[in-house]
Amino acid sequence: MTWAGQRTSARTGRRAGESGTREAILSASRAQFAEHGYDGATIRAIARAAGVDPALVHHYFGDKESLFAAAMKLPVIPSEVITAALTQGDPGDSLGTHMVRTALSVWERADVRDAFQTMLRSALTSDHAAATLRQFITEAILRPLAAAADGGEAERTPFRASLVATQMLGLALGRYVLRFQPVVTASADELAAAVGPTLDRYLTGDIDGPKP
Amino acid sequence: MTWAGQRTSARTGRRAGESGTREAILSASRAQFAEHGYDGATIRAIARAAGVDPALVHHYFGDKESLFAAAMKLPVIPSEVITAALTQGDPGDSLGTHMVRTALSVWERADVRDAFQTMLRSALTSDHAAATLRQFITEAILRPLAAAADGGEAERTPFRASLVATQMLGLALGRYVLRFQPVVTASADELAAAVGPTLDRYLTGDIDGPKP
DNA sequence: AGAGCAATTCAACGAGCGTAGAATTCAACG
DNA sequence: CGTTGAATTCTACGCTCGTTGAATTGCTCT
Repeated sequence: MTWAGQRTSARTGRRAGESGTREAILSASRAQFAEHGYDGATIRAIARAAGVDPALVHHYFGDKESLFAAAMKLPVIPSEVITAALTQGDPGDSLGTHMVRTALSVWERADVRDAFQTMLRSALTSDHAAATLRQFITEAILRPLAAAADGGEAERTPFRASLVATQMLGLALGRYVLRFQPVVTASADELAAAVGPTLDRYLTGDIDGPKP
Repeated sequence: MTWAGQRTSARTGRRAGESGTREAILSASRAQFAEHGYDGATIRAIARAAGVDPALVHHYFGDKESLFAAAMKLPVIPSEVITAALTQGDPGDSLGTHMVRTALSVWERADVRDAFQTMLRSALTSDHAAATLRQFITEAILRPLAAAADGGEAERTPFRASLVATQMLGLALGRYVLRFQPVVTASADELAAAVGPTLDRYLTGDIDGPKP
């Protein structure tokens, strides 16, 4: 009885070869967090997607919050990317047009899109995640943006930068999350031509109406 | 034993007078759905906020989905409001400026803001709610908008209308959900002056870039 | 006064969740 | 070959959730 046929059902215990399980869990958690938000994503579903026992998730990363932090660690595009996108403009493109083009190409990267959707979805459900996203927008986007928006009066630059943020957020929301037409199928060139001048005006144009 | 002192602890059973419990549950559910989205809001929390047993929620409305439908029934602002807002423009205001002003004043209404946040929060978490919101945007917003956007070529009007939608969504998202400064504290006049011309250009202006 | 119905709560079910600890298998190193 | 430690699964606890059925109380009508 004690020895009997283990050959077929040897399930528990260590596997042969390099398994890369840790990265599988990380990748699965990114997808799940992006799809369902922090609360909606379950450790059990993540483990199921990674083909792994839920307890293993616990073994590698501590609790759910630590896993979330680990999953968001890489894809957090640092502000240097944004700053670089602002500084090196292609000739013929205005600053706003170039920003739209750069943002669209960055958003097409799967990991970035996942991270973005995760942040948005989580932010709209939990207050903690909302604060995180707000801080990220403020520090990583609004600040370098404000540096580029020198419309003369320095005290209006936060307002100018936040206007840009609203347009970019709405664009990302419509194209990647809500997915309504024809924003989804429009080409990057179309969107850049349409939205770019808006950003230009927000950054350096007249935003005070007809009567000064 | 059987009769003993009920006087102090008479808790179960019908209450005296008109209780208005049904509406209390509805109101509480609207607030909870707005705050936490469909999945995040729990029937138990709704009942707790209404000062009521969870089973009573079930007694009035069937299951959770029916309660959600009932809660969203009233606050769905019909498209006639949007159409009216588009037709009657104050003199001196452009169409886009007037749209921003109207939208902001409508969004200030508590029930509308709750419904809007509920839709957004739920849409970003569950696919079903996302489809609902997408349809609502398409039918109730993009369609009357497309009627107002006659920029000459009729085939571009969907694109024009959806550009308007991205800007308005982003504005609402920043001001009411993510709440980042200074969009939150800006006055309606400031926002109308800043964003209105964007909508004007999206609706009737040149959106094809410098090289035709 | 009594019957019937509406409002309300209590107690409990089954499921899914996050988490914890023990048990098992394999690789690596002595 | 024996020991040690990492990888993996199993089992289980306690919690919250949506939902259900029975019990209790009060209003209303005859």
